[in-house]
Amino acid sequence: MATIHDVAKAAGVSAMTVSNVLNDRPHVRAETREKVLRAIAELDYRVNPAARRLRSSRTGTIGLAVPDIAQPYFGVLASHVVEAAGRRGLRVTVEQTSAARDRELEAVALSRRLMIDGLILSALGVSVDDLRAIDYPLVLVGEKDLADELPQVSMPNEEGARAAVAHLLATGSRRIAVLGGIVEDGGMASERLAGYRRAHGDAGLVPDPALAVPAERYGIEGGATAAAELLRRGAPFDGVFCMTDAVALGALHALIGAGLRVPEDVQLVGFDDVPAARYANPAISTVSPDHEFIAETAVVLLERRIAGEQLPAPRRTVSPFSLALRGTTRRA
Amino acid sequence: MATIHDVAKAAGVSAMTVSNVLNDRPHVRAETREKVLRAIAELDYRVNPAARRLRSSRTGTIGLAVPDIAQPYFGVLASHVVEAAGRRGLRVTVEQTSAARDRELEAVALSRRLMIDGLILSALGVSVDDLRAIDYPLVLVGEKDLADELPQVSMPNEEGARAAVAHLLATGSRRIAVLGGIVEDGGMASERLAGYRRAHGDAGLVPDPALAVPAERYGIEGGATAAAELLRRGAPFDGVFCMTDAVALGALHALIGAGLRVPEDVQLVGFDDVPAARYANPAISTVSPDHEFIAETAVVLLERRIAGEQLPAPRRTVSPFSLALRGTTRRA
DNA sequence: CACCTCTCTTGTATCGGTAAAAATCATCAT
DNA sequence: ATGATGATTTTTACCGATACAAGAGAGGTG
Repeated sequence: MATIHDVAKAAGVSAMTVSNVLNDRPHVRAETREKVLRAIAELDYRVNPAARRLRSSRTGTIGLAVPDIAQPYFGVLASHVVEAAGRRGLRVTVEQTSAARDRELEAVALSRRLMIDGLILSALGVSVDDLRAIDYPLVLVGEKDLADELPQVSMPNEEGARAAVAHLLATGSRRIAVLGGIVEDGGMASERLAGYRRAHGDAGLVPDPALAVPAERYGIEGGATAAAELLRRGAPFDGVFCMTDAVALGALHALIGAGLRVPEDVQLVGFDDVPAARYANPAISTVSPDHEFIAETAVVLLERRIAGEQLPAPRRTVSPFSLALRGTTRRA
Repeated sequence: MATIHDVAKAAGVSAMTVSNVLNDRPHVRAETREKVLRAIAELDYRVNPAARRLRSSRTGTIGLAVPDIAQPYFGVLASHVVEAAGRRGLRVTVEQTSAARDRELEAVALSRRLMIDGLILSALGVSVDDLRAIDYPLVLVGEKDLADELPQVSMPNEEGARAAVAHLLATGSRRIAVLGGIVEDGGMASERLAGYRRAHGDAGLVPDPALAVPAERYGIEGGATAAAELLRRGAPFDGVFCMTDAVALGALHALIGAGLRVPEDVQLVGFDDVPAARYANPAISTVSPDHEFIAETAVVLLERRIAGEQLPAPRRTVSPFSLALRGTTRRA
């Protein structure tokens, strides 16, 4: 495979000039550039990222660390990130963290040494303290609010949850369960829960704590389990707000399995708008954030940080959203 | 960040000896190894993959090229590949090809230059001819049968489809539609279709061609569209074999939306066993290949190829499978 | 015409590892 | 004691790119 020196020889210039052309540096005569480009095309030359990285940093690869790429939401996110990065000539390496703090930290630590220029981290386990010291291009997506310290693109957690629950209330539900939150310090769940509470507050209602059922994970299994637990408790309910669509999918399955009619007996809404939600039976109504916006914004922010730019406050960007009303809710 | 030379100095040996320790090469005295390891730990030294790659190839990163990681099956596959690779100290870079031949070829071509030691390719678009000349560690997964040329880990396409359709026949279906195949040269669809035909043949039946509805993609949308088309045709049917679970999810939605009862009026089976299938309503019966086996095998094969080993024939490894019988089929 | 400036181009050193060959050392047979 | 043998370690060079500093031309100026 051709090296920069082969190109230089073919074009009758020095390797450095080829490098200058490759990196769009000024002070290269148009005619020289032409010659070089022709030689590059002729030899089908590609830069060797290892060599470039060794000398200058910059590999053209970014990292994406998510809890589990098999989960629909992260698959969708990853897909958009890969595409957005691709449009900018970047490739993406995926890490899976299982939402565990140490694995998230490991991903961050490794990145510094890895062939990676920066990292997009879907942070669930780490805390602000863990990340404060990181001197490394890092952009957070979704989940926890750590935006005081680092640039972050997040979901419209509170606002979206509020809108969803408000819709349930507007269509007649009065006892609305909330499923799937591991409610803790400033996490996604607590923000969505805040939206749930605010919707109630706005309507002059106070939700029954017996209707809040946490779940280990935000996955389908967790949703099914949480719904089963809700049924077991025996507290009456006529609406369910699920922290994620995956939870909603599992919960819907469990509720229908228990003989409840959705949406006649129980309305249900999810959050995330993954493809499967649209094709559930009935189709799941959900908060639909703009996944492409999130991915695109995260990549752009990361690119700017890699370029050394200090991002101006406010550092938190919230995705726009819409309410996708489908078969698990009644018409207003 | 510490370099190999810092470690060498700290341990009082040469850089080369440190390198020998790092790479588990023979002829290093136990005592020396100790000293070096202590120095490594003390300085928290990590090899710089760029430098290693530049000199010797080997980056510790492999590529995974799939059509679209947002599709549940590929998300599951990617998740297992990332884990299997992680167990061996390898990282994974994901490419998306949209199942397009040129993007698949691009992924292969790039790999050679990328910071990647080898590539696992989920080939849909490329042909044997495209890949014949590739002199590069490459392992194929699923889909097309190209195993004459390259090592491949594939789904139990024909056998699984046969078993699934045989079950439909055994439980009373007589007019079984097949949804979602882009039937072409030796592709996955034609293998699964062969299984469908063989099940019919074994039962002394001949399937009605009017019941075969192709689909552009194997996604959820494609399944919904294909099912709609099937209904439009008006040919009676009492069973549906879907090429993938994604197709099954979409089809199930469309069929139920049209007022059919599943499984009473129509039985339905999918293929892949993605998580969402289990939690559909009713839960989708499906052919369940061993995803972990596929990922693990692909990574192991790739690792051996990277090590320079010539893999012995037979080069095609087929995943074991089971039939996951759930709510969309009747009891035998 | 000498001298300066500005643009364009090129040597040289270097990033952090590893391959290959050479050097050192301990052990042992002669 | 001498050379041979094999184990262990070091020296040297280089992978392919880029940073930096310095060189070469072209045009302008006094």
